Amino acid sequence: MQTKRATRTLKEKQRQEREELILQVTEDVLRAKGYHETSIDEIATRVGVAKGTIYLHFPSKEDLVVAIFSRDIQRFLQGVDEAIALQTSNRARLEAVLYFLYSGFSKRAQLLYAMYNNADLRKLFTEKGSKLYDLWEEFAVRISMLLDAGKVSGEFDDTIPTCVMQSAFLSLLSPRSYERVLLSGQINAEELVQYLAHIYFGGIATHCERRAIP
Amino acid sequence: MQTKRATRTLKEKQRQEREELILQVTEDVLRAKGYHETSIDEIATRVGVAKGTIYLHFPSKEDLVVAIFSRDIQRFLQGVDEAIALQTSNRARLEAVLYFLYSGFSKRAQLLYAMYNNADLRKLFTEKGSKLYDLWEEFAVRISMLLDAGKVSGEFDDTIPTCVMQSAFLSLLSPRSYERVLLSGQINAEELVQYLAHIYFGGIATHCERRAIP
Amino acid sequence: MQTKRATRTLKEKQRQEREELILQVTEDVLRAKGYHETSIDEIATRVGVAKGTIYLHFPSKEDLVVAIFSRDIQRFLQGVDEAIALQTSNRARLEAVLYFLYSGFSKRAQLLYAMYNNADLRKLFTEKGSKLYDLWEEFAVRISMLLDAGKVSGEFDDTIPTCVMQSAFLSLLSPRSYERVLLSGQINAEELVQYLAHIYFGGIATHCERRAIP
Amino acid sequence: MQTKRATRTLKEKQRQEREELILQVTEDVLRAKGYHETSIDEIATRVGVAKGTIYLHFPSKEDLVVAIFSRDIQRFLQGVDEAIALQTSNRARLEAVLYFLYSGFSKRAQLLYAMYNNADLRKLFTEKGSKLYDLWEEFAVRISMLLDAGKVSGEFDDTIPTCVMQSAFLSLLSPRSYERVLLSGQINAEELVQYLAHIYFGGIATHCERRAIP
DNA sequence: AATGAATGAGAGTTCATTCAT
DNA sequence: AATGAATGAACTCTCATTCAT
Repeated sequence: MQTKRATRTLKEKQRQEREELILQVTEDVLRAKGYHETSIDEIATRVGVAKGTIYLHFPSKEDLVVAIFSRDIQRFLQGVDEAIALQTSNRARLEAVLYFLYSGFSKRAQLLYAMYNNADLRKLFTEKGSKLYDLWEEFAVRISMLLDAGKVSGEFDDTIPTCVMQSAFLSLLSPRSYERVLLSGQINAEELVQYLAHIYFGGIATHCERRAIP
Repeated sequence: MQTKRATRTLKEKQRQEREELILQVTEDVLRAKGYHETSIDEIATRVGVAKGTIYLHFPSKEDLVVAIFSRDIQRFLQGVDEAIALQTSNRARLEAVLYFLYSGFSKRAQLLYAMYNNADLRKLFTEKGSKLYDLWEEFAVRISMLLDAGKVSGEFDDTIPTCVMQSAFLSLLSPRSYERVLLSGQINAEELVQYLAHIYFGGIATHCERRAIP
Repeated sequence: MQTKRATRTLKEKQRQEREELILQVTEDVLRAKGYHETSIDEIATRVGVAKGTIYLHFPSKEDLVVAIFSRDIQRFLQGVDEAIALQTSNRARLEAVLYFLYSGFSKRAQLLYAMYNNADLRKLFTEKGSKLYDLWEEFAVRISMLLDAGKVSGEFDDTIPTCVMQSAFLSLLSPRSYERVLLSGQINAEELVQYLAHIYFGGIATHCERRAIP
Repeated sequence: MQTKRATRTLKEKQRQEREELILQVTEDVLRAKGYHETSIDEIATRVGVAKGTIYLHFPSKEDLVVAIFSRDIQRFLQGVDEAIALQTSNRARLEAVLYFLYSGFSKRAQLLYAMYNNADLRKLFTEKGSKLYDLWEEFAVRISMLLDAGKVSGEFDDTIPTCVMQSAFLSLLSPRSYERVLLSGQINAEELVQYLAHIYFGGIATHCERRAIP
């Protein structure tokens, strides 16, 4: 009995490891090639399993992609929450979000943005009731709340509608635009974040002095 | 003779009208569905012609899409140039670019961004020597030059690298993020632009006072 | 009235000239590219008329090709008849046929053979009742008759079935095989014919002792 | 383990059988209809599989056809070599080649010739570096060598250029011309070969006085 | 009579998905 | 559970033919 349960647990573990590997590989290929240029065949080959095996884990290509984004957004949310928790001011919290995104998470965020902006896949994100829609919304609400809190505390300019501030903030996150900058090597992620924060907060802060850029 | 010439002119006109219609319809479908979900069959049906007719105007699906983007970027560049010419300060010029984009051009720009960010199609834009690459580059350079000029004139903060300022500006243009804001109806394009400019320039201006938001 | 008739005649003449030009051009393209790689579009362009005009002369691509072959075989037959008429012995007559083929007619014959051997087009030649079938048959019969006459006159070996001799003769005509030889430049058409006749008649002539056919 | 290996072997065997079937069917359809009139759809239907299955075995229609020809030429070469090895005189060797071709190989050779003479497909054979070009060349060289050897040994007339003799020999092989003869039923393959050899060698053998070539 | 834009059937090819092993 | 051969719908693109002008 115990052996059986142990076996089951072992198998379950192996199963999860494989699933994780599939997600990982798919993410890489997706980032490199985009959704339609990525074939199940290639994923299977790279993972080292047969095509059919992919379908034992995910009922369709679309589901596989949703699983990746879902996982990524969740991780992102968690990271964001942790980053926020360590800060006291709302500005610092938003800066922490920026920083979290660009340091280490940028690869995933880049994929996320690429797919989010890809009309082919927009339905995945915008169909109400879809898991991704809800998760994304949750993240957007977090930002809104920080902005509103900042307005109340006097940190942010309350003459600007929160929704605009939110959109501008989300725009700044879009890593595609900064790809070239980072790839050029003239600047690293940490510096980039500081500059972006500088630009963003210099604008929305009610007073003028800013943190010095080292 | 005159009849013949007139006929030729008429036919040519009809031809151009149809070509315009194809471009228009494709643009719409592309925006709604993305590149891979858009089939030549659907375009033809929507335009009201046979599949083969599309190929009388464009040698391939890719060429059709490039034609759309090429036209759009060119129009955009032209509009941007006109908008710039009317202004005297570099800040006003960049604001004019923003305004031009959001007032009436947003639909096309949205498509442009969606495709530009789509990994599947990146090659269209990033293959050196491609028409689109050059046009896009031209636009990016315009922005850089305005920023540099503004630094020289003392309008903009010269402690921030131009490339970052450029990327942040281009990010702000990304209309996808503002789609929701505009669609919500709480705010119109003109107001949106003013707020965005406010955010952007509040950050990069060397001094602190800003234009009041009405 | 007379003017009208004259006009009609002139037009008719122009029409025939154009038809001749279409045939000529098609023949060239056909030889260079083969049937399926030749498009009506290309023919029209080369002739310098619109696609539709081709169809005023020939009801279909197939009919156009049949017209070419039909004309060629008829000319060939005529040339063969003339060549035969000048000779007295049956051997000399067959040699004259060979010679006629290779000197000046080889281009057309080459096309003819290429098409005849092309399975895609075989139906054109082998459908009983088709014009081409009949014409081809007529030519084959001419050869047979010369061979039979030669057997009767003692010129040719009557232990070999005429049909085999006929096939072997037709094989020798196949210009495709000799293309390389002629193109190599080591040998010209006239010499080639003499060698081929040498080979062919050396074999079928009665004056030569050979292995007995069991 | 053994089961697994056995399974693999079984599957491999089935795979090869199917591939063989595809080749066989395609060969038949090709002979009957020619390259362009043969569609993958028809092949698939005749084989009794879906269209996609064909592409599991051959990456393109052209590759499929090349595979057929390649296989056929290789088998042909092998058969020719075996036939040659059993003979002592060069004449006997060439006769053996003829015989080998007409007894049982004629169907394939017929296809080969039909395709070889088809301008549409000439590129398959004549593109330098193509597998088919090399194989075909190998065969042609075999014949040349036998002819040259025969000249040296005194069997063949050395006043006739080898290249002409080679072309004439290859012409004789062209089974299209003899199709009618064989199909008429008056004569069988074996007899036909003997007659053809009779014709061919009667001409090139030295023991026979002939007209001098000027 | 001449045009050439329009047609649409049909081609080769791809790939997400299924299912017998 | 894992496989990968098989499927077939859907795709892009071609071109002989038609017909309004």
